Amino acid sequence: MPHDLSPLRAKTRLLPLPTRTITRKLDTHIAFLPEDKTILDSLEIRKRVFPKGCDIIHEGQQLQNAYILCAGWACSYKLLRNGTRQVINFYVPGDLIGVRPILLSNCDDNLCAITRVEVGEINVEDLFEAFDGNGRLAMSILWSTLRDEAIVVQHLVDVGRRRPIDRVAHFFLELSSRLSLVGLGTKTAYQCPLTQSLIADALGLTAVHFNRVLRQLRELKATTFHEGWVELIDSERLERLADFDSAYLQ
Amino acid sequence: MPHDLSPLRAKTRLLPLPTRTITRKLDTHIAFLPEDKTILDSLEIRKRVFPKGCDIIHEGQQLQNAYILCAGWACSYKLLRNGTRQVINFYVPGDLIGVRPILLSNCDDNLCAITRVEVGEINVEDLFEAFDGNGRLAMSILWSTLRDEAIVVQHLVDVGRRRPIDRVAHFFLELSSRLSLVGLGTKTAYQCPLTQSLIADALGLTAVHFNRVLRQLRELKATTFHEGWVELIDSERLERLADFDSAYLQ
DNA sequence: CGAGCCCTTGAACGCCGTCAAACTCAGTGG
DNA sequence: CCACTGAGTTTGACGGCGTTCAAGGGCTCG
Repeated sequence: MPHDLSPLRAKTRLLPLPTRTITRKLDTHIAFLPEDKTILDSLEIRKRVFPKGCDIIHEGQQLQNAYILCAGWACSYKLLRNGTRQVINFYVPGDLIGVRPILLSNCDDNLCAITRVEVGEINVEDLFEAFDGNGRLAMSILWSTLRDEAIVVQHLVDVGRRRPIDRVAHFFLELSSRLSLVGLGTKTAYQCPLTQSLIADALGLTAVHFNRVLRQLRELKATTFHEGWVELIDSERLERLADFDSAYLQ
Repeated sequence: MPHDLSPLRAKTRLLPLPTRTITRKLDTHIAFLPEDKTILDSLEIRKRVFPKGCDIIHEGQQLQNAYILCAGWACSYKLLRNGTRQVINFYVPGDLIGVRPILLSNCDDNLCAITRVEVGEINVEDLFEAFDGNGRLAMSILWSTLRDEAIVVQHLVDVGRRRPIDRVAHFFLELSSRLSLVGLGTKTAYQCPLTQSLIADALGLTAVHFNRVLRQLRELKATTFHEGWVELIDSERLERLADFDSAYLQ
């Protein structure tokens, strides 16, 4: 099946290159041919902005768009009837989000903009049409979702079998790696707009206890988290605590 | 790209229909055309048997095969340097396993046969070649991995934000649903060859405490787990405890 | 200036992990 | 046939860690 590259489509407003994050994201681990990139670059992607605190995807909503996160932070979470919340994952620029809710119609995830967020909105039918005749493209999306799954698996290991202090160490190291991969932050510090309560809900702790663990890490001179900045002071110690290996993030 | 249906390939030993579980699995949620099924049915699948306790995939091993589980139970897990183990997921007949370790080369999952296990071994290049010109097939695998991810996400919610008794209730209900979907077990009882220690390692509990929770559930006349059988006595109570909705399993 | 959110710290309770012991049962070998 | 072993289950005692409850401070907004 040939891909629709007709003038009509080509005329639709395409985003300028800096926001063509999707091609960069998917090109990471599958060896794309020039034609693959051409197909991706021809996808219509509309820029959208969500204000801080706004739900991008709301529980149970039927969806026909995926999003590529261009700027800002987001997170996916579930609300439980017992009044608690579990954060599934945080998303940083370059992440592809909303694929699961599209294919899994009964998915009760919420997706929330933590800061002001800029996304590229991708119509799902366009995306899947692009896959149809191109195995490498399909594989790249498969790869991307498997990587997301690997991250969730690590969170499960964190929450299930690591001491709180180790969890927190692991969490900050993971964020550091993910941000480095997209050129945000250095080896020793990065910006992090999350609240302690949000992180606690990701790590299966109470906000109070997370705060106490932070103090421990500060007193160990291992890491600090203050006013939206994370500083990794003693990375070696952190990695020992967390048993951290960034391989699963590539 | 035409699919290789040459006599040479057709002559290779194909499994008889009852073990052609792969077609049934992938046909579940994508509307397959007859030609899709033809392609799948023409895939060479070699039957393999693993004895109880045997590792199907070992940490860090480089893989070129995926497996469709035809009989028996398996589980994926991670070992931590602190000496603990986190079970990621259990697999029952009909489940497709090993896709993540194939694409994610640095995946340190282990996959273990809990009982004697019969699998169909699928060469990954054959599988991906089949995808290449057929979007529905590619999508079906994507769907399958997204469903797996949804299950892991539920486990994360379990471990992160549910009380132990609620976790256990949720766990038994999930297994019940998954087994029912493949015709194993009834609404009120099913066979379950897992040890208490294995389940505890999936739920982020100690074996001792899991055992105590089992007693609670027995005394509540909600469920029993004894000699390899799970009995759901008071499903309504269990569902209330667990806040269970089987939608994520389809 | 008050409201509300976030962070921080203290006090106290109780859940759940640790340690330990006893029991069942299957498998093995004398 | 029985002794021995090891894995799995069950139960008790105990203590510590993390939750809950509560109060106070800093900050941003309206």
